[in-house]
Amino acid sequence: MAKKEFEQGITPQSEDFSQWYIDTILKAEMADYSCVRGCMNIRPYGYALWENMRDALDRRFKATGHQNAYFPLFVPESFLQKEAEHVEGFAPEVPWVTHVGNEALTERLAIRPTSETVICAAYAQWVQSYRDLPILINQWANVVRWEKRTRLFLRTSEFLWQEGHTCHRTEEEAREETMKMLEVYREFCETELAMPVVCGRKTESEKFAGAVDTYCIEGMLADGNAIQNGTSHFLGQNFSKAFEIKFLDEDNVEKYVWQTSWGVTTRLVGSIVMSHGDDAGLILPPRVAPIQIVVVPVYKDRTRGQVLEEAAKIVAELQDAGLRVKCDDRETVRPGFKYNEWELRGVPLRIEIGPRDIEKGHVVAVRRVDREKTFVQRAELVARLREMLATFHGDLLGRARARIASQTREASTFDELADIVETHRGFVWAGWDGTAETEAAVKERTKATIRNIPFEGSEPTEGMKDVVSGQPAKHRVLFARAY
RNA sequence: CGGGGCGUAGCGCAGUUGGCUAGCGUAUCGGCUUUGGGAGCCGAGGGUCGUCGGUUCGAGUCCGACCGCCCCGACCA
Repeated sequence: MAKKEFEQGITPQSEDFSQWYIDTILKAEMADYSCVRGCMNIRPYGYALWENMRDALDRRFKATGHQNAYFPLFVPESFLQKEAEHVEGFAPEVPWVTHVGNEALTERLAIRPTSETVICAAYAQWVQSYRDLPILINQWANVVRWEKRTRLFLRTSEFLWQEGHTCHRTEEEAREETMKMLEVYREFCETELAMPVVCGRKTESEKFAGAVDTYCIEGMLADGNAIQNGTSHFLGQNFSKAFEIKFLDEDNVEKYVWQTSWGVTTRLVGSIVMSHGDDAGLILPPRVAPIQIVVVPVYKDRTRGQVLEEAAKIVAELQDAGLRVKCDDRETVRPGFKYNEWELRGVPLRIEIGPRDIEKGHVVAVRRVDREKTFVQRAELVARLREMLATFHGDLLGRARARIASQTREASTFDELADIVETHRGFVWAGWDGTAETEAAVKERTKATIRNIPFEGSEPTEGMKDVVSGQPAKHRVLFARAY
């Protein structure tokens, strides 16, 4: 256990980033460890953040023509085995239900690690004609993947996610869908979470078990490590052939559908924490923050009534304007304590209101990101705070972008790659001949993997060589250590 | 699952070569004074020392097994 800087405090990032992450999540009351091994309790504050993220995504799914549905938690063993690569990929982490009461089941049931198989079994029944296509469905659900080593939000045995599963008439349409949803994720991460990402294709060894192609959005955290923030898979006809999802096309020929699946998880919460937070705790992106503005009244006995009254008016005004605001009128703690607590919990803006402010007709607004104080006239309160929240979002995004820019380097030799990963972390561009041998060699020596083959910048430069083999590079790719 | 560390009040910790009634800080509760960056004083409550077993006149302390958590590896969103 790392030492705490002071009692009640959290470990500084520079001392131990992992411990900082754990301290922050526990103290901000986003989540804590469950009594159930490998699982966590998502506490109201953390869940409120997830709900806001979920709603923002759900709006985007609906806007792109998708509908929500729900499929069973249990997957009969025979379903799971229909797609060979798929079973093999998930087998080690699947828990099984074998008994009901004392009676053994005739067929054991997997607890879903993902729902491709159960959903495909349903789709096989639903699809007859090209007129039934496309099927554009999303599911919000929990899934279970038994992990050896867990970490709050980033890796727990059970987690929450969203999985989209679509069927299309043509390969082209399915490929378009795969890209469309990847773009939805990218835009969501930037617009709602202030997290810039690098879009690209996964290598053969990193792709989803059962997919033809896997694409991902890759983010970078404050410690320079990479994190996969979302994936979108082109499944081709792998599952439709295994599950007999066939339709009669316009030309009276029976064909297999083309499929996609795509998902993001509660891991994104961890990603937000490690992307924006600092030594004082969380910093939440305003668009999804459960509380965007906290109002702290400051008064003496004599002025208490007046100040509380004014604070209540401010809260009402901001609420009417659709802002998520909370008034911290607790009598048991003093203002300084409240400042620290709400900073720990990452609330983007704090309003301080005291007798002097009331006299002058303004409030004090303080930004979580740099503690900068501004006087805001009461008359322009709503407009100015809206503006400040927007600026705040922009600042977070800008900061994260600057980090990616400064933490992205280029290596032309294996030694250089290893050295950069060791001393700086971050993303490292390097030439790759397309072989799994190179990936394995790099991972062995540096613990870094190919995060993706980015859509932009992956054309090898003139005469570029693979960093390991020295063979001509097929792609210019991004290596990094990842969570 | 391998290597290391830790488990004592809600939280953070101390507890000497085994020895008296298990302590400190903080939080909690009551009272008074306070309130623009983690308030002060006075008083009170709170513990099967992770669990089970063993050694001993006597175990928080020694031994064994198990459980849990954290860190490092292998596997993964």
